[in-house]
Amino acid sequence: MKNTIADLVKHAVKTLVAAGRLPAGLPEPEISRSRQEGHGDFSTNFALAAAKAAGRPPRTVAADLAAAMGGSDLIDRVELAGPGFLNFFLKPRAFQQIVRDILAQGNDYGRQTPRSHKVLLEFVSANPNGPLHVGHGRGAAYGDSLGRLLSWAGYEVVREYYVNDAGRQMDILALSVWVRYMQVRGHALDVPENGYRGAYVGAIARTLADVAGAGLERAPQDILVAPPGLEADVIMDVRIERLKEALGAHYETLHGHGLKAMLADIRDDLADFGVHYDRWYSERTLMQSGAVERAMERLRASGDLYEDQGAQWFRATRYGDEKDRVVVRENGVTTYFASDIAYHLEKCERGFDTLIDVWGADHHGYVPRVKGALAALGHDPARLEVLLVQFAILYRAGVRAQMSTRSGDFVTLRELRAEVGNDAARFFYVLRKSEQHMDFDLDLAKSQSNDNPVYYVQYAHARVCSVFRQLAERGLPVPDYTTVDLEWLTAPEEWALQKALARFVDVLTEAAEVREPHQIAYYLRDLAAHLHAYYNAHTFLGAEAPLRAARLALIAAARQVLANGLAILGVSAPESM
RNA sequence: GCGCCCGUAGCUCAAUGGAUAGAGCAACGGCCUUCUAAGCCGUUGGUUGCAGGUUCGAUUCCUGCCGGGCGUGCCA
Repeated sequence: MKNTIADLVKHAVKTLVAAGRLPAGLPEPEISRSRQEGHGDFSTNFALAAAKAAGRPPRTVAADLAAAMGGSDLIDRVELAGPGFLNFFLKPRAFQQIVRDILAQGNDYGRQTPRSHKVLLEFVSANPNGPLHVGHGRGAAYGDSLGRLLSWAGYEVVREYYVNDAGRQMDILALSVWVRYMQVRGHALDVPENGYRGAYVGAIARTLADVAGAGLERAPQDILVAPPGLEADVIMDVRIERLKEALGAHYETLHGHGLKAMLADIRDDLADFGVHYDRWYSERTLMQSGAVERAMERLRASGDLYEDQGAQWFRATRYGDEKDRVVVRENGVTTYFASDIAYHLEKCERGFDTLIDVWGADHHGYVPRVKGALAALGHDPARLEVLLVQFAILYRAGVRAQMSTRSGDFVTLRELRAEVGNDAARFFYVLRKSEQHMDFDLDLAKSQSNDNPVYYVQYAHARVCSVFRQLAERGLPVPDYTTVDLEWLTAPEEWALQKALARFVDVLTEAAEVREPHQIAYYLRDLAAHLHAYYNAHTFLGAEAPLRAARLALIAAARQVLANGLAILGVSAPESM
């Protein structure tokens, strides 16, 4: 709808330029939705923006523009206001057409025509060394909603989860599982302080004991050594090395068991949350395929790699990073960053127009080096959009809760979902702008109270469903939406509801553009408010036939847009509550 | 120290550089003989952290302070 108005204004500007009333080369006119009733439905500040270039006062430019607008079957009238705004008042017919479109297109209303723009969306990608916690939940809800939103906006979206199944953190998990396994087998060992201590480690150990029997038992004193004078991290490395030596080929059994168990857990958790991926991309597979070496070779060839202190460094400072970064350690092992370079190179080569990474805000310092690597490899770093999701700070009983995977002291996403429900959790998460720090009040979220805005929106949907159930019970006919006369809709609440419906596509398009699914959530709340106000002010079934038909068409349209909007957020639209 | 994010009503948060900064919760007062009261209507609530600057116009952009979060690994 906004675009339609924009086209009319652009045409008028073109006419004025051709007539010599305005200079050429003016900025594109911008159309915005009026916030206030008295300012019409849309407005443009074009005259204010063009006044200087035109060398005339804004109001005279605006008057010219208004005169050049000509007639339209959408616009009722144009008013010149304030310092030079042009306000457009639309005809009822414009909104009635929206209602008809919604009812005709149903579940697809709002879906934009495909635009042949391929997006690779990577999100969550949490290390598989523990269950997802509520912090990951925010990334999951945001990333998934963004994916759905982009699809609705016409983008071709591929969703990916990058699995960090190589590296030290996974070795630490393996060691932690092994210790618990030994406990299961009757050995009295303590879990190392800097190992993973959560209860899930014990669960993995028990299933490991079931399949491996005594096969992985080794003398603890050979492995859990504690050489004096070494830092905890170094001791951990020594122990991992000892464990690998002691287990030999069986280490893979241990490592693989932990990995498989965690991945399955994460995958199920996300699936239950309504989050699905097209591909789970394994870092180990990437390394084994030689892609990492190939990427390093290309950097070496372009002179972006150098050796220092026995390690290989990527010359990140050449591309705006604050320091150079190690890609191959002194011991010859590539770093996580090296894998990530290869992964992002591979993403580029798969032919996506845009790469979107959703990261936790703690990784923000990582952005320049990845973009730098892409630049070094001859790809435009602007193709990579890194969207940072700020931490959710948890409060339990008014006290800030700790979030540590290591200690196992955290609230899992699964726990949250069980207590709050998927719908409330998703809506709650996505109600905040991603880069906004978020206070997550667990007691409030878990309280199942009416404070949670998701019920407000869902209730609006359920209410309309209820009206249609009553309609059937009273033996009244469902109106034919193709012939219904919407001119009967004249009440202020009806007018307001139609206008709210007309905003949907504009909101969707804009939200996708700026990667902000929260705009959908706020829109839905606003739409629901109009529906509730309407519901309370008028009866639908009690009205005379033609008016009843028109009203039913309107609320049916509202129900449809509520359902479609909720679908974008991955939230259900219940028929009764 | 340096870098990134944030600072808006008592609380949690919105607001493509636009006109009188908005919701929810909390507080207060009304509305169920009628399609679901998980709802509606109304009232109260603000120096947009502070100080400058750019602009016809700044919550929004720039600079400097203040406060909070995160980062600043040959961890991932």
